[in-house]
Amino acid sequence: MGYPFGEIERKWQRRWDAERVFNVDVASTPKEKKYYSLVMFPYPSAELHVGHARNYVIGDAVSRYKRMRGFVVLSPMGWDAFGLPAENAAIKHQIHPKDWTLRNISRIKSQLKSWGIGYDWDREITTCLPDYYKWTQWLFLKLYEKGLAYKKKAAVNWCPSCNTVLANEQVIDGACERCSTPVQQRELEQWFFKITDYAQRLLDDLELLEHWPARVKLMQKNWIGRSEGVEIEFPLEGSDLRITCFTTRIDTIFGVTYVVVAPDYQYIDEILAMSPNRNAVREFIDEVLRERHRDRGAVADKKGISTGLFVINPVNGRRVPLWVGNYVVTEYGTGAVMAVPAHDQRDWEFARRYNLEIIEVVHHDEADLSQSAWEDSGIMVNSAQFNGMDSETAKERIADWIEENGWGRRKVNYRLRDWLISRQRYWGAPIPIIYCDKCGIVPVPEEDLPVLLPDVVEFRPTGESPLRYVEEFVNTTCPRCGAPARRETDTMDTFVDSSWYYLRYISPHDEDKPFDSELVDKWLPVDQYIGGVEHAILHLMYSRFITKVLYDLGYVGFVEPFERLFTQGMIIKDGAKMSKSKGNVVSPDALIERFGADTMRLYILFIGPPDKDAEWNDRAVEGVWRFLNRVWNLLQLYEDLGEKEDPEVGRIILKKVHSTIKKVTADMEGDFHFNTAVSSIMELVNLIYERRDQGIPKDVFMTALKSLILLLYPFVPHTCEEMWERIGGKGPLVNHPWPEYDPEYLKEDVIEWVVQVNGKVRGRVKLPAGASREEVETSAKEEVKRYLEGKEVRKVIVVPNKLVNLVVS
RNA sequence: GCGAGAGUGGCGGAAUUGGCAGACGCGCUAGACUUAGGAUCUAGUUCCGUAAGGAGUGUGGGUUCGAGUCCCACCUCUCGCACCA
Repeated sequence: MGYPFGEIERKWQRRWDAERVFNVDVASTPKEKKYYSLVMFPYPSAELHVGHARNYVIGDAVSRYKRMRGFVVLSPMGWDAFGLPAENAAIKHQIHPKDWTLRNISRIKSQLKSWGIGYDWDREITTCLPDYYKWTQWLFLKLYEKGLAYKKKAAVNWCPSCNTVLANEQVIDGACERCSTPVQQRELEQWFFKITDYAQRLLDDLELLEHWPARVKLMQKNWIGRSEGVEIEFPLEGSDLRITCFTTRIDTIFGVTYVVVAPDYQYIDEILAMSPNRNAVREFIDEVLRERHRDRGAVADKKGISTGLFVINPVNGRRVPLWVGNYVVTEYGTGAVMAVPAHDQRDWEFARRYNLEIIEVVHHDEADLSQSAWEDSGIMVNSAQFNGMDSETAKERIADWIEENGWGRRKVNYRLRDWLISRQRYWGAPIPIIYCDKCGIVPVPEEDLPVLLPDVVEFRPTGESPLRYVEEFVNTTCPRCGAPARRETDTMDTFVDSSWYYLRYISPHDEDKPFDSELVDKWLPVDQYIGGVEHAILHLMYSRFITKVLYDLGYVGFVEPFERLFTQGMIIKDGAKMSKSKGNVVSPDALIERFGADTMRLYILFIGPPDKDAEWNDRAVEGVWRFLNRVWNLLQLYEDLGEKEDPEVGRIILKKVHSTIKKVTADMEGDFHFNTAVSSIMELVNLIYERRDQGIPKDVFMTALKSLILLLYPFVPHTCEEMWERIGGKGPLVNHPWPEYDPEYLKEDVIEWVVQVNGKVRGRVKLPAGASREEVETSAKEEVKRYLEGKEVRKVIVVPNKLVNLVVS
């Protein structure tokens, strides 16, 4: 039943393909006409569900709309094809990751085509193929040359049961996501990208991103975590060692009553060696480290132990005890904290527990140090020459004074860590590095790229890269001295692959270079990037970083890759995110079978504000299906129009047509309010049905129908193409201009005024447009006179062409 | 704990940014057409009330002729970060 969507959709998908409607000649496009519309490319695991579909449907609606606005729209698609799931599937199903991945790609590609998403498939890229990862390796070499890729020992998550390294995302509450064994930390030599060198620019340039959601920018800002403070050195009594502490509250320096270091502090061994109660301290440290592994980040009670040693506060020579505490972390600052219990809640709690002194140095009348620390500003006390000063001023003066005396220095700290890109895994781009006994670390020369990922490999999870066991891969010769050498066997994090793919789309088949700088400068930044908010931090931060590096190296002429960012919400089913394991996945293919791709597309756009999560409702899909049938049946309705033509009805319809064009255009240009755009189109269709027997003039009906088809086109392209053709138009409609509204039709000649008495609606009056204030007042009073009896009208408020409010007493 | 966002019918959600609360859709009710209806069409559908009318946008206060919208306090939920010194 219903309109013949199956035939129609196949027909037009073939036409679009055959006529190469979505293929773009990037070289000949003038810069001012280009529009780069990009959706985050998928990781090809199994099939796409309707939650994924939302991304592509929104992207397609935007692309088609921009086309109709006269832009040359580049909308490419590719595959983020390296990564763990392929490897896990390989281990589980005895299938090569490459075969598994390529099979999924072909499946997903046919899904996307069946939904009528228009891509320039000539530009398809696949990150796991050598013609792509060759250039990911090139990127690594460029970072290495620039000193932005380096190697150091770092802790990794290790599952002793699976015998493998885990990514942070695979660690759930301190345990392995697969077998729930508590995760351990292991020290391994790892490659890093020095993203911290770019911390300040990544922070500053957030200001350039006017068209990014504020939320995403804020998440990035917090992730970068800049804080300004002072580093100050506390000499350890009886030693040359100085304990350096970072603080943002140097104004409280006179209130320091102890110094506390992390259990894995860099000089912990030296401290232990000197400590009179070293056995107890060592025991404490072991215990805390064990707990940390077990609870991984869980907030425990603050506890600590005194080392029995003392450090000297340089500003007043005061001797304060040195403690080890579980609430200090090595990863931030220096791993040592100057504790001021009076003005830091954590130190306060710790001091109370261990009876350490609490000295007030910033006074405020509301402070009650017997209850909690006072962390706000105030007036300096107990602080020598700074007494009486406002603490904010004192912060600067004390910092100056400390710098003058050489006790410390101002310092900016970031929370952002360097990007660990090594993976002890098979299914990734090999890191193009060779180790030579004589020459040390030698980068693979550019002309030797790609370093091919060997095909036949044992995927034994050992915690070491499987590549380590492939002798023909490992054994090579040093490119510098020709002596026998070994290859790096780690592969790169897949986020490296996806940090530059948007550049590759511009010249995807170039064998000589990763991308064409001239064309890339014409086509980028991406005009509209669309994807899930789950990438708000990592992918988007890495892409911004890589773009800035390439800018510094002179390869691109812009510092930010994505001009506008839109993050769409998730689609929820039965209150939960769709996933195979929960069994709540809605397959688009089954829907298409019953209702066609256009119904699925329209429902996804109608489901709610696209940036918000939305609950899937099978029944509501049927509502959209009914609507599309009503639209389709307008063709027949037109044929069945009688002879009667009422110009007044025509006027009403035309007014609605133009107000609908205005509304839909505003929704498309604004924050993509597809849901309200669709409902306004529904209103237009409803109006035509309501008035169908009242003498809609034929020409008006046809005008309405044409506008309707054009407005719906970005959402339901197949149906619209077919209807357009059936009323004698010529497709494909992407090339047809978007309709414009004529304000002339929106003018009212009769205005309905709302009449309020004391703010409550009591009636309404219709008056010709341009009625004078007196006329409006008089009619309004007449309309609601029964509410005015015995009362005095004290004030009359008139909102032009809208409302009259009579204030009575 | 900190930061951000959100609370509107039975449900998803609208509301030109201070001016008719509940558009549009789902669901529901009644009816029409039908051998049939989980198809289609028509009418209705915030709540209380037979009605006139009254109440109503998480709670309490405030500003205003007028508040879903602005201000203050609080409650709940979602997301992000989390002993960041």
